Amino acid sequence: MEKATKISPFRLSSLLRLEKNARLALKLFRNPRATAPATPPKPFRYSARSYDLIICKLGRARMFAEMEEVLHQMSLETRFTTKEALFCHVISFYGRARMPGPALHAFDRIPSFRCRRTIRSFNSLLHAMLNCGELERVQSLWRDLDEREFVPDACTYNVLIHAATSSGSLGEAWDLFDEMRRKGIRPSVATFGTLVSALCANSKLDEAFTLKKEMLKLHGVKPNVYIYTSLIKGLCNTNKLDLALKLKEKILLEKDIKLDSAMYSTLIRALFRDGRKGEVVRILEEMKEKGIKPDTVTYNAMIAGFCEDEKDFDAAFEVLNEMARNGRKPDVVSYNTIIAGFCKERRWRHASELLEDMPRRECRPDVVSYRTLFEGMCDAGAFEEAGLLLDEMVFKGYAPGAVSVRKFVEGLGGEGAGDRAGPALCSLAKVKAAGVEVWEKAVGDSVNESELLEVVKFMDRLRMD
DNA sequence: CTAGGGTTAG
Repeated sequence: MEKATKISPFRLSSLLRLEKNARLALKLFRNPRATAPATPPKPFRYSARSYDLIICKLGRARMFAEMEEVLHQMSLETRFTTKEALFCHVISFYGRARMPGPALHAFDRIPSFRCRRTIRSFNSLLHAMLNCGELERVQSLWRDLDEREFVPDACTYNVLIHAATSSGSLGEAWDLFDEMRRKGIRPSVATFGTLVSALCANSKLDEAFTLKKEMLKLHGVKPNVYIYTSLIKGLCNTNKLDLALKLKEKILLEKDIKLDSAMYSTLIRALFRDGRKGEVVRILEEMKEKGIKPDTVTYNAMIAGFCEDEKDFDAAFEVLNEMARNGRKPDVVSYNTIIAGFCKERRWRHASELLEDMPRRECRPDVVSYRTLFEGMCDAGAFEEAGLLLDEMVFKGYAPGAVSVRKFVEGLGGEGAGDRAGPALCSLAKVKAAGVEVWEKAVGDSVNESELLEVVKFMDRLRMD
């Protein structure tokens, strides 16, 4: 009987690998002996591999409390030491979830697992801060870096260059590029990817194409599909869709470059924008011929096309169905796109319905979902509903965008919205969504005395921040 | 998934 229920550490690893659902995987991990809780325990000897698997599963599922618990359990293990790579993952998970504090904390604790930190985990941390939008943090980490402890590598510079471009400073990016070469660190294809992408995003197509040539001639680095996708997007955004399509044809002839769904997603979005929906079918066929499956982003590009350009919401919903048929789960972008489309057409009730339906569709609305609908309601003059939505989003910890806050406050100032304005302003204050000027304009006669006091208190706090 | 591309919002 015992042999039927006993699971070896090795077997646990394979089971964990197969279990897609993080919650179930955790259950499995915590109770590896399938039955007989009565048979007591010598402690189960978890393998390092099992820890890797469960921690990464939990991190991907953003079950951070559980992930930390398992990390702690692992720290008590003496039979093996943890690889730095696992901490790199953990730091990235926090970065992707925009949790800079925990990311830093994870980095700080690596030595307590008897694991030596290298430039790799430092790079992970740097990148996590970039993902969190903490650009000044990226700067300070870089400034305070002790190069005797961590020797910067190409990856370090790639993150720094990315940070520079995303703060809009191409000049700084080039300085870093020069600096790394002075130090004898060879730029990688990722370095050029970042630079080409930034040039394209700034409509500097000529420079982008020049750099593409130089990377091979001067630096011996071959352009890959990432580089080409940036270039194609750059062409699309400067009204050169036909050139973009030609470039795609040229790449098809290149032996060692494999096109992928990202490149096709770019083209599909651009075709819709140019009113060339008819050609999308051909593109989809081409993908099929090449064995490239549309992914969620590809479908989202079509949804955006149908909503923004074609105003064909039935078709957009049909794409959702198509995704279901092909086993691609619509994500928050899929829904946000439709919500935005409805709002642009002033059909905020439809947008609202969809947002309410998202949980049933197993997708949690995010800050963009709420901001989009909130602004849509304000634009349509539906301030009462906007106020209700505001309460809900504040409750969830989401702040509306600055522009819609202004619209909202101005809208409330209109015909005798007195009773609604006060509570709504308090909500805004709670998430500090409005600047001081907005308050001073807004706090007229529409707020009663106790509410005024509340708002003034919040204003003081705003001033101090 | 230590670094680069593609879809939404601002």
